[in-house]
Amino acid sequence: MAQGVKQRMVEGAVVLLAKHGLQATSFSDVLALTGAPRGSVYHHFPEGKGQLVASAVDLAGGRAIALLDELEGASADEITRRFLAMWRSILERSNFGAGCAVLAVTVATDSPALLDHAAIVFRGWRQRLAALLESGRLGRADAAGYATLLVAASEGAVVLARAEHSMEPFDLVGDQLLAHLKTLPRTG
Amino acid sequence: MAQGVKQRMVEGAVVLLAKHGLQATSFSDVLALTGAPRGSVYHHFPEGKGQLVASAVDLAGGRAIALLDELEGASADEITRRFLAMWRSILERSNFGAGCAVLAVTVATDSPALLDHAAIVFRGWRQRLAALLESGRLGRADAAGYATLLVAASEGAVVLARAEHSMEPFDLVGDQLLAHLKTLPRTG
DNA sequence: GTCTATACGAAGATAGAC
DNA sequence: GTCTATCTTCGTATAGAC
Repeated sequence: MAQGVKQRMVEGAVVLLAKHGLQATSFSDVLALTGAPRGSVYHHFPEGKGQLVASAVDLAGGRAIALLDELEGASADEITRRFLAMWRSILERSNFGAGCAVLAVTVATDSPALLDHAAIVFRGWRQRLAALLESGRLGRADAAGYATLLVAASEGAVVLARAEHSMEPFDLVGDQLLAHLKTLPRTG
Repeated sequence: MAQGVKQRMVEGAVVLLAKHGLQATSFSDVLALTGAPRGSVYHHFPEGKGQLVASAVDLAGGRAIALLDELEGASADEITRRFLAMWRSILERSNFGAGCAVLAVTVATDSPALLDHAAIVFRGWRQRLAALLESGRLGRADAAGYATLLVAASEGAVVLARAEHSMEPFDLVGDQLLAHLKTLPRTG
């Protein structure tokens, strides 16, 4: 199945980007991980590595959005907990070896095209979270601000946890976010 | 001056790591930036690139600590603003082209030794900030939690700003941090 | 669609002259 | 301490057979 090979390669790229970063994710690594045939590389990605990475960024972004789509109607507290749980799961399953593929690309690329894909993903997360939080009875400005804090703090907390090989900084950040959220006024 | 060349190379490595990431920072780049002689590389860094990068991480960590040392006796609000201003300055002076060298290394290395240097830096920032915040009349637990949130949210905000080529996410995060800080009880 | 073989460049690292 | 030259490895990318 042609589509299957391409899809598996993009999924593998997400994993490797999250673990090892942009430059350390080579075609050879992706092929070794996915078992895809070497001949498929420039068949499926004629524009080369940039195209593969762009697809991986988009996929990683879409997966988080899919998770958020399940949170329609949830409370702001529940939304925060579920978003944090997503990152926690990545840290735990990889024993602190993996983080956010989109962040890894952002800090290691000079390509405006790739930066653009990353920007669209981050803005998408912030906007989707803000919309959910508004439904969760936060005011519009608070929802936008807190959504951005949630994304930024989560990303940073994942990095701290990876460096320190410990959940401690991540948990401290989660506690602070939930405490802050409690102080924001509710609408309705 | 022998010490001068080595120092310049480490300083150059900090800049390049913050801009382009770990793998995209080569000896050639460092030499081109600093004008250091090629023959100095393995004279000053006999263990190779890992040693240069470790020194750069340590230097970047120490610089932030030096900045924090100037904040003895400041209010928690002032400490927050100054820490944020440090990151803002990096974003502005580089036109969103640079971020945190320590973060860049953390998400792109597999070396336990380098991860260790990064962990020591992050823990140092968190602890120094927590101590300052305690002097700034936050309770011990709040100081530790808020210090970690400040580091994590700043790091994440810098990444979002770089991706989106905009200060908007960074400023939203800063506003939320200051708003949260206002709600934390004061001691004394 | 998939394969092998290979061109091409860049990077880290070493050797040995000065 | 610094230099040039070179070795080796590995990455992206291409060419052309099957």
